[in-house]
Amino acid sequence: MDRYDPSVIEPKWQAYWDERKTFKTPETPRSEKKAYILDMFPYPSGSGLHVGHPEGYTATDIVARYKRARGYDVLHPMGWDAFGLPAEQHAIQTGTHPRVTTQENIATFKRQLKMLGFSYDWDREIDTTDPAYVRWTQWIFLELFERGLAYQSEVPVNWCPALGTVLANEEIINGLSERGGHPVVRIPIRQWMLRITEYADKLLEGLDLTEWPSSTRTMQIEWIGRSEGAQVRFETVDGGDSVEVYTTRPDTLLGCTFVVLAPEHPLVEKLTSEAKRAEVEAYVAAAKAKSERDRQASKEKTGVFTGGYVVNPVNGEKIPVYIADYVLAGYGTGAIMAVPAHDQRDFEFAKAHGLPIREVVSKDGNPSREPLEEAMIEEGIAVNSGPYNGLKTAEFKAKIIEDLQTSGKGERRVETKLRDWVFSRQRYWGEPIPIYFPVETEGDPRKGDPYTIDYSKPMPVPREELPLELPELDDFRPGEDPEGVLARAVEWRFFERDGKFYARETNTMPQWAGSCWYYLRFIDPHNDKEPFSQEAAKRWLPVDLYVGGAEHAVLHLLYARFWHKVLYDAGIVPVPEPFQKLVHQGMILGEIEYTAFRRPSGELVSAREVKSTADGEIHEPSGAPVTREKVDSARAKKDERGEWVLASDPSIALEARAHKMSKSRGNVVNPDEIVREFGADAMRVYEMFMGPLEATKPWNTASIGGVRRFLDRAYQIAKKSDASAEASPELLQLLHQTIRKVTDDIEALHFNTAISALMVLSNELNRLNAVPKEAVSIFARLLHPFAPHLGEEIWAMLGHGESVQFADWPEYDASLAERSEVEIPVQILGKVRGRITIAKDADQEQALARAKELPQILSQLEGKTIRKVIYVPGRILNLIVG
RNA sequence: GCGAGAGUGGCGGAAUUGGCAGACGCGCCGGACUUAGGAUCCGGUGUCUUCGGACGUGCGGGUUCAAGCCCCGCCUCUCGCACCA
Repeated sequence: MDRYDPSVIEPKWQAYWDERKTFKTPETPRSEKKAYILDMFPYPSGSGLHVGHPEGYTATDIVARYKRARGYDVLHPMGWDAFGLPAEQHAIQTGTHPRVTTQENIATFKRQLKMLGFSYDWDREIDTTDPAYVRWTQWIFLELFERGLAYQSEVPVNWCPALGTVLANEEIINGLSERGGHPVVRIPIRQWMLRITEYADKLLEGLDLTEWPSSTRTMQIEWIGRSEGAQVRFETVDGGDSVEVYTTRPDTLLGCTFVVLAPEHPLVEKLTSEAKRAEVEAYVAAAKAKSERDRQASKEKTGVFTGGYVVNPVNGEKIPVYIADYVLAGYGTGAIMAVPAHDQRDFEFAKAHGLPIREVVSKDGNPSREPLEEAMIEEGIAVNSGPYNGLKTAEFKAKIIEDLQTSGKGERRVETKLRDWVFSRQRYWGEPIPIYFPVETEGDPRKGDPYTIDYSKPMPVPREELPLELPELDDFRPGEDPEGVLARAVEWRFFERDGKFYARETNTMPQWAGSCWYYLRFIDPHNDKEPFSQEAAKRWLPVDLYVGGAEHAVLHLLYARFWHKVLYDAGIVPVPEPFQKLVHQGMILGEIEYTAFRRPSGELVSAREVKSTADGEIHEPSGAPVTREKVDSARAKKDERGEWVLASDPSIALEARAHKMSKSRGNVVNPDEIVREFGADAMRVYEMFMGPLEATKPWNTASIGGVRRFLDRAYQIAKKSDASAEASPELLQLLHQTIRKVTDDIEALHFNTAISALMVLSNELNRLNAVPKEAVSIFARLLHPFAPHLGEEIWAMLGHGESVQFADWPEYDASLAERSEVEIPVQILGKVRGRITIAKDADQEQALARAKELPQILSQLEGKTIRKVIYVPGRILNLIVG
């Protein structure tokens, strides 16, 4: 072959790898060193791979190939997170079974991944919808159930009867479903819950054991939202009931001037006086009608007085009770003690409703002279607090909790924002929850006879009966029954045993379930005795490198850690944390776009004058709406202020930015087309060359040409390989510097600079008419993790019979990589005036002597004296003159 | 509003962490080879310049012999959170 032709060599090597099983995970340990390198497995959507997928996959593939070359036992698997709504929606619309759609989509994804030459061990492929996998997902659910971590609860959900489904808050607009505009009601539905809150502390502490991005750690910490405080009882004035409040500032108890209940609080009705009843009921009804979102949208402190009073447990003071929707029913106890002097929200409410503000903490221990203008939320020293005066906040907290506990009026309490996990879906395409219930019936419920299911007695499906498979259905539409789609499969749902009828759970698991433990199945994917063996777990866990999108920073990563910790406590996994090092690849945006704005009158307006409002974008001075218009980059230029403007009319500023890829914007890049035009290696190298892995970066198809030219050159270099040619000292040095740079950069996941080092080397090698074979050999081995097909091809051209994957990673010789002589700049007063070439470890005198040989330095020194010499060997010589 | 990250040529980005700003690539300009070029190869390319040099890493200050990097104060963008008591 004369020219580099990826369309020929890429399929050739892919077939070679497949046949030889080049990337098969070693069954028995061959090495002391192991590396479990994992991608977040994809949901195989109908639209196939987009260019964002291969970014992370290429990064892990480079590391996997590099680690194998370094003698590690590498586990690098891939699979499919294949349950999920889109396939079910498709089934509802077309009648095609979700399994069929899913299998087709998987085939497409797999073809595309193979096309890119990733070194997965395909023998370990996982499909979460495979009954052999579902079996163990259900098995783990039973593990949770038996540990009391899975329970049923009536949870208020957004139920849309017309769609027959539960909607997320985001899917509701003004009380109507986003799709279709159907009414949505909040009704309690029986749901399976997982007690993740019980693991809140362990989930927090475990973060310290991992090497994760600090942003992700912070997000998890905030999501869990742990706070320490006290639960305090305020008895009603008649003593019949008490309002429990949660506070993180029990030290401000004496500054409490009112108590506020959430509108949904169970005591609202009891506390409301007759005189206030109508007003309160109206407020409660209005609050209920608003969606969660709308309620949180307004920060205005609305609320009404109930007419009821409670008693301050410390000083016996009578305190009015309000209801307000700034108090959330779902957090703490759904009731607060309001301390307007030291809580901004309470302060605003007090101001709005004319309630007293009593200062009980101050910076210096003296009450303020002026009324507070805003809440003083910081800690300080107690004032106006009787016997507690003078205590520092922390001391006060400890003391008062002790006192409350003694008097039986309160106790210490830890609260989290994290809620228990609603684990059931009223859907078809998910894992059936392996639980059944007793049924009361006179006849046979399968024949339509009346029945009652006793949901209070859940029973686990025996493990030997797993997997509990989904029934075959023709109609996947959600029905009116909130028990879910499966409730219609009566033959599946009901069964008779020992003369009694039982009903299976008809809820299915959420999509998260399969992804909660897939990394555990990969270590032993064909085991039919247990989810995975203990030996495999000891050998491979934890995952050493986990790469995936930041959109999973909280939910997937928190849920998977939760399951992992349960299994750890059960003694089933040997390490406390599943993912040792985590990296999020950045998003790849579409190509940069220049946009002009046009008024309806036809004239263009400057982007500076365009503001986006709720009703769209408008031209601010005139208030007229504007439309966007794409401008070719050739018609745009940058003006003196550094602003992008229309070349033909610089008064018209343009918007210049890259947008997220989306179908509607029409800027989606298809990997198939890129591979067809430039080759898989070029696509891989380009994606790694774009910039740092973690950065968000715009796509630019033109730039792939540069990468392709680099690969072309690499091929030409290989053709010039000459066993009799010898490397010059300069080349030898460059070779060893490149080995060092590429090795260090791969370890640090700095692929963009590793590639640039390879380009520098290739530029040098390409200058030669005969390239020393040893240089080509090193080059091929350094290149192959990035461009594996070409790496193999060049390796074969050098006469090797085995895959380059089995070749040793080149080692660099530090003494060869270092220069003995370096060129350093000579500065006068911090400005570069010349350069000298000098021994790396030359002393100051030598350096100064050499500098004085330079005419441009001498002329600068004329008539001046050197006051100070700063010399950093190998770096700089700076002369301070005066 | 709060939190995190970022801002460097026309563009993507480098810069051993305080030591030559702009590696590498795209684009652009010029040249070679060509019937041809959206192919290939070679050279140039931060801005201004009186060709000595001056200026230059979002803006304004500061520390230092020396600042893209450290400190103080702002601006802009991206992401996350958003009444959590």
